[in-house]
Order: sequence, then structure tokens, then C-alpha cells
Amino acid sequence: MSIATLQADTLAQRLADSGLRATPQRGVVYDVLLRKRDHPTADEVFARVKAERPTISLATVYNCLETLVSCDLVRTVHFERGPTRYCPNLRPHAHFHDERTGKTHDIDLPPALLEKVKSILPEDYDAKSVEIIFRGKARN
Amino acid sequence: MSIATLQADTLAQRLADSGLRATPQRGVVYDVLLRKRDHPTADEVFARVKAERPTISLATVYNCLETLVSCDLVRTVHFERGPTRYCPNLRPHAHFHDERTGKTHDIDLPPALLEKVKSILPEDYDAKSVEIIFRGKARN
DNA sequence: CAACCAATTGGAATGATTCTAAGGTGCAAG
DNA sequence: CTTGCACCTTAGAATCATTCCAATTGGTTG
Repeated sequence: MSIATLQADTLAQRLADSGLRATPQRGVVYDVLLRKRDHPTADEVFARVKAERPTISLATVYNCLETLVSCDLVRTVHFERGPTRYCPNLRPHAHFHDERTGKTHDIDLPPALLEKVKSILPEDYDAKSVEIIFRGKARN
Repeated sequence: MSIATLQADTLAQRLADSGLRATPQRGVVYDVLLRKRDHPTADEVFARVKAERPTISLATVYNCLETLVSCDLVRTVHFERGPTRYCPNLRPHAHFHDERTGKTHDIDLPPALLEKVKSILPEDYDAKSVEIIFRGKARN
């Protein structure tokens, strides 16, 4: 059973909540993101999806990714000068970008710290999201 | 006296430290960044610089910005799907991106908090830099 | 002065993303 | 049902930001 099947109701649910349809393309794109959580680019997602659905177009992959983001099932990450990367991890987390390997790791963000970080904002600033990106090297 | 003049020695110093020349183009680009700290894009910097140095090319602006970044006099900020933006604020700070106005504000980052944030990293992760981006609306 | 390396320039090339127009799909009302 | 319509997908063109390239200019050093 594919991972997406386990999550299919979640996906269908979220899409329905936004008045959108649960199309096969959206299902496969989401499944691909869940299966290999290495923060792929749209092109990489396209390549993976194509393996099991050869007729899909790049434009559709962009559309599906955008849809998933708008449903809060996926978030985007941006490293300098690079293409957008996609992350299906819904828990609050930071990203560590390893300069040596080019890989990105999710770092769990304790709720208390998240609050503390938000507290540096002046009264009249209302943050809807916080993104924390580390850059450096991971030893080993 | 231009702002750059005040900082000219800083700039020349930093460039020299990296074995680079203090060219007029670099001076003007840096001056423009210091004068209006609104996180401009390369195109915006180009437009501003052109006003006082009409013969400069866009490629040179990109080159100068890259040089300033490599000297640690300027840092880059990235918001989703947008062009790179440049920031001459050297103090540790986060960025708040106002969705309503599209403007970006610097938020001072207390050193203690910065440490606390870094402390969520596992032992073997060595972060060279941390970037914190808030997104939301500023009331008023 | 000569030689050399650094820096600038304009234009071409690249890469990522968005746009557009045309065709397909599925639900809903009659 | 079956027709209409809004949603989706698709291919390819267009756009935007950035980088590359090759030629020229400029400054420094021997």
C-alpha cells in the first residue's frame, strides 16, 4: 500500500476543505513528497512523478505543489539563489542546510522556543509564520 | 558628505583584507545600500546607482553586490519566489516581511536568544549562520 | 614603460517559474 | 441521462532573475 493511501483521506479532506478536487496528479505528487523527504525541487518531483505517471507535465507538477502549499500540507523552503524546495513535514521545525553535502535536515522546534522567538517582535507585528534556516557543516 | 565617505575606510579596509580593489562602482553600490535600507533587489540597486553613474552595467551591480557579500558587509535575504534582496545591517537581526505592504523590517536579535536558537541543533551540527524570517501583517 | 591581473561592460545564455490557450473531466441541475 | 460549467491538466511560449562570456579598460608592479 502506498504511503499516499494511508494519507489519502487527509489529502482528500484538506482539498475538499478548500473546495478543490482530489485528482490523481495531486495524489501522486503528494505521495512522492511523503516517500522521500529530501526537500526536492519541482524538477526533482517532476522526475519522480514521471516514473509512475509518464504523461504528467511540469506545469501540472508546479500547479499541484502550489495547491498542496495552499492547503497547508506542504511548505516551501528557500536557500540562496536556488530553486524552491518542498517539505511535507507539518510539525514546527527549522532547516539545517549542510554546505558540504548540499542536503537539508529538519530540526524539531520546541514550542516554547518558537514562542520565545516570536516574542522579539514589537506589539504591533503579527507573525503568521516563522522560518528558521541554519547554514553550516554537519560533522561526521 | 556622502554616507559612503563616512564608511569609505570601512569598505576600503574590508576590500583590502580580501585582496580586492576599492573601485568607484563598489563604493557607489555600497553607498546606495547604506542610504536607503529597504532591502532592495539588484534591479532596484541598479536603478539607484544609475542615477549618479549612468554608465554602470547591471552585470557590474551584480558583481559588486556579490563582492560586498563576500566581504561580510552585506547580507542577502530571500523571500519566497522573489529576487534576492540586499541588506547592509551587520548586527544580528531577523526579518519581518509584511504581506500587506510588501516591506521588510529588521528586528534586532538579542544574543542570548540567538544562542538559545542555535542550541536546538544536535551536537554534530555546526551552524555558521542563522536566518530568521517572519511573515505576517503589521498592525496600524 | 611593459606586462599582468583585476574589474567592468554589453549581450548572450541559462534556469526557474509563470502564463496562455486549448482540450479533458466530473459533478450537478434540469 | 445529458448538458453545462467550473475545475484541471497540458504543452509550449513568455518572463524574470541571474550567470556566463569575451572583449576592453584600468591600475600596480617590476
